[in-house]
Amino acid sequence: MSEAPRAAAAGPISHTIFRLARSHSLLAGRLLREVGLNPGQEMILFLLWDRGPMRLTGIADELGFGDSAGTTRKIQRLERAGYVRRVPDPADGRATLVEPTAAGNSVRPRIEQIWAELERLTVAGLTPAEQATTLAQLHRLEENVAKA
Amino acid sequence: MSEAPRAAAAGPISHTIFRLARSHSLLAGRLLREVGLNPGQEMILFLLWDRGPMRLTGIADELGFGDSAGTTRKIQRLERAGYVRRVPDPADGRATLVEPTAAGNSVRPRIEQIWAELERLTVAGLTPAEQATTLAQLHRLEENVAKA
DNA sequence: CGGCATCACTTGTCCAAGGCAGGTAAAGTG
DNA sequence: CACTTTACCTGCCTTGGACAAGTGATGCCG
Repeated sequence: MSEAPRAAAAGPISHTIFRLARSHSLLAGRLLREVGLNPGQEMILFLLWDRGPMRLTGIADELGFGDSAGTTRKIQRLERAGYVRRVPDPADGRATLVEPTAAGNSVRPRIEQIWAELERLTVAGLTPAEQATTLAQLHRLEENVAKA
Repeated sequence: MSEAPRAAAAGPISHTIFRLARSHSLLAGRLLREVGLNPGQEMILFLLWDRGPMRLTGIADELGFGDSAGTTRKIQRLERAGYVRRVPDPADGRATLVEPTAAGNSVRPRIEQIWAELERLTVAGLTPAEQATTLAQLHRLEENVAKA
C-alpha cells in the first residue's frame, strides 16, 4: 500500500475517505457476517430499537437512503432473514410499519458487541481526546458533503 | 437528518464513517458523471498517469481491490468508455498492460478539476491546519482498518 | 360529495461492485 | 519434463443505487 500521489495531490482527503470507506465497509461486513447481516442492515435495526416501529419512508429519511425502491428491498431482505416484521399502519392504509421480531431483538446484544469491536479496531491507538477531535472533524466533513 | 443514537453510542466513529462514505461517494459520482466515469474509475486513471502502463495485478494491489475478477471488469468498462487501452506485456505472455488512450489523457485536466472541486466541497470551512490534522487522523483510521 | 393530485409502497429493469468457482494459457521450479 | 503458480477471464450470485411505471389509500379543493 504505497502512495498514489496524483490522486493524493488532487484531493488527499477525498482520496483517503475513499480508501477508508471501502476498507471499513469490508471490515464491518466481515464482522457482521457472523449474524447474517450485510453492512448497513444493522443501521436499520439500531434505528428500530431506538424508535420503535417505523414506516419505510421514515427509515429511508433517517438513514439517507435516496430511493424508496431500494428501501423496500433492504427491508425485504431483513424480513427474509427473520429479523424484522411488517405490520400495516393502523393510522394510514398506504403505509406499513417495520418492527424487529423476537429473533431481531435476540441478536441485539451481539450486534452491539460487534459494533463495539468494529469501533475498537477502527480507533486503535487513539487517545480518547484524539477520538473526540476525529469524530468532530468527521462530522464537519459529513455536513459539508451532505450539504453539497 | 437527526441522530441515530444507538448506532452512535455503539460506535460513533464507525457510524460517521459509514454515513460520510455514502454521501461522499454519491457526491463524487455526481461530479464525475459529466465525464462518464463512476466513482473509483478515476483512481485507476490517476494511477496510470503517475506510473505509466501497469498490469491488472499491479492496479489491483495498489488500489486494494480484493478480487482480480472485479479488476478485469473495471478495466473493461474503462476500455469501453474509451479511456484506456490494453496491450500485451512484452515481458510476460500472461499479462496485459493497461495504459490511457489519447481520449483518456485528454480528460485528465477535467478530472483533476473535478477532484479539486470535490476536495473543496469536502473540506469547506476547515483551515489548512485543520485539514492537515484531519488528513493525518484519517490516515491513522485507514491504517487501523486496513490492518484489521 | 366527487374528482384528482399526492403519497406509500411495490415491482421491473439496468448497471456497477464484490465475491466465489472454474477455466486457460504462460511462466517458473524441482 | 512434469508440476505448480501466476495472470487473467468468464459465469453466476447478491447487494446497491437509480429510473420507470403501477396500485391502492389518502387528502384536498371546488
